[in-house]
Amino acid sequence: MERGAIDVADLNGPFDLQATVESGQSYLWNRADGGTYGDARAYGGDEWYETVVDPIPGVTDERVVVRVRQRGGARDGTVEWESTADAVPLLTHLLRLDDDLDAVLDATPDLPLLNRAYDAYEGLRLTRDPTFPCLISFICSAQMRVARIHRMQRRLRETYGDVVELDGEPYHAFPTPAALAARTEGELRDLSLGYRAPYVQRTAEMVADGEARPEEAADLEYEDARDSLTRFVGVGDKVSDCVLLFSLAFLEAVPLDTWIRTTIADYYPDCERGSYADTSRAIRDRFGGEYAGYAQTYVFHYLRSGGE
DNA sequence: TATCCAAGGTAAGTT
DNA sequence: AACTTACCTTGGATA
Repeated sequence: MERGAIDVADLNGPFDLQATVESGQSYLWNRADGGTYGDARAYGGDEWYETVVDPIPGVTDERVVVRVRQRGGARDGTVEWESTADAVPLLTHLLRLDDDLDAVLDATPDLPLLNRAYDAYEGLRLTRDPTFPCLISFICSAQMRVARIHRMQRRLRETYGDVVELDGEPYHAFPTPAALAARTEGELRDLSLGYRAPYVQRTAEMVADGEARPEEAADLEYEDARDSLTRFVGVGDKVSDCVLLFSLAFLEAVPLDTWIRTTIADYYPDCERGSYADTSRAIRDRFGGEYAGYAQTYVFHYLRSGGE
């Protein structure tokens, strides 16, 4: 086992591990105390988070188990890790530790709601989730609460994911496309996926058969990329935007979920334009364009956690 | 205890 | 292209 630590002070801007992992953008981490996302009351403050990551070109050539926790604050704390390999490049990639968060804030419009959200969760960063697990996670997110989406992904991992060890302890990788494609709708319904079960199976089949690769969207212009991902079953504009923002580095994407739609109605009613594409464009401009997705994620987490 | 309702929407069918 | 409606499941609110 390898161990190490990253000083937050060495990053460009603050970092808050819990806010980043539990803000509803990634469902691929387990908290070591077994707590589900959004269960902040039970959070000890420096709990370990654990995940298994399949090879990512340019980041890691092997499947890696990584555990991570943060001690101290969002500006002066330390990020400790244990892993089957050197986890610094991987954590930098997954948690966007290479973003200049102070620069993102500087580029964000001076709007009262955004200011409150940024102040409330200083150090929240976007993620770069592995694409296939991210796609499945957000197909499962339809009409679902954050804690339950997390529970579904955990059950998928524990039921159909490969076991990988770290220091003698077992961890579950996310199921491969082939592993999910081989399941029946009924088997997936048994994991409480409900009507999403056939969507997950058929999308996994498309990826496993090589009919379409979600990663290819990364090479397209933003709105073309959004259209491209909707070819997968169970993926509409909103889920597509989530995958673009949380996995494929389209930081301008603003997923129009129920929270953001309420926000638009309450704070920026002039941005409501009828269609998804037009409303999306309007709120994206209001949130500053290039990093509008950062603003969306702060607002989502802030409102959902009870701010206002 | 029973019933209702909303939860980070999408697909399929209808105008 | 815009507008309905059905869809699994569950935790929390209401009666």
